[in-house]
Amino acid sequence: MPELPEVETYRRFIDETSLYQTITEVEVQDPKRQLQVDLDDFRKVLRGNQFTGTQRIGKQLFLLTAQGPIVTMHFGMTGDVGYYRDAADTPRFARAIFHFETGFKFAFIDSRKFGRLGLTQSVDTFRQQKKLGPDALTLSTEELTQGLARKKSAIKPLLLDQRIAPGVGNWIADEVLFQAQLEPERPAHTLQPTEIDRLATSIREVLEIAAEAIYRDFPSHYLIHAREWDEAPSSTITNAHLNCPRCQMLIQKKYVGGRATYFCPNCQM
DNA sequence: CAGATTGTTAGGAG
DNA sequence: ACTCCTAACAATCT
Repeated sequence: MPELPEVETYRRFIDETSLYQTITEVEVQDPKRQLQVDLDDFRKVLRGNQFTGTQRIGKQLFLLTAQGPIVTMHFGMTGDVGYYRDAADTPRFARAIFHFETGFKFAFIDSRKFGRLGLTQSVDTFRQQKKLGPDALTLSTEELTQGLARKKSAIKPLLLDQRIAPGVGNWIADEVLFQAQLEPERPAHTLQPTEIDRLATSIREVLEIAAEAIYRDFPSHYLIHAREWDEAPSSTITNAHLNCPRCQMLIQKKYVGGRATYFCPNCQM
């Protein structure tokens, strides 16, 4: 489930643990699937090299190295990071392991193997190739207006489009639309300037709060509390509902753009 | 245990 | 050539 706030947490974790140690070896469990360059090339670039810093655009992470090439890292749906010394502490589902000469290891953990590792020469080149938009955390109303221009499809799938607002994922998109009081299926081209402004503000606010909050500590007016029942250990009912924190109406669930979408039919228009 | 889940993208339709 | 939409991908958890 890593969305922008978690990837930012991973970035800081790497900054705090894994910089300026010489890499001695790299293991990749399933390079054919998860490594976008040849494994031998990847090793050649990294052995004897060091990580020197990190950058993030949306959910995409970049690990800068002393010798120039940059490791790209995307966490897919289940990616995580780990740092340890003893082989016995190797995290379950460690899919790539970077060994340092200090004896410590950095692990790219990813149970479902949707994450990707690769190399690029520059963050800017990569950004252009992937057509990544301006990071959602600092997305301005003007940038969002530009991104949505002439788009006829439903607003929610557009929020998930990394060319428009990289960093917004499925539950954050629902939260953003709830806070902005916009219906997930509203065609983008019907949004008024004031609504786009509201939307841009909500994107920044939700991401800022998500960056700090532990999941269960989100403000009580947040929709996330209405989707947590789904994952609540005690719940066995699949179509239970919680009430809208704003108007108390039952929160609805439907599929928009093929993704589970929670919304309040009364508050969001 | 069948079904839901998650982000991204290939490919098809229009 | 472009936009839009669906489904596939892996693996786990419920």
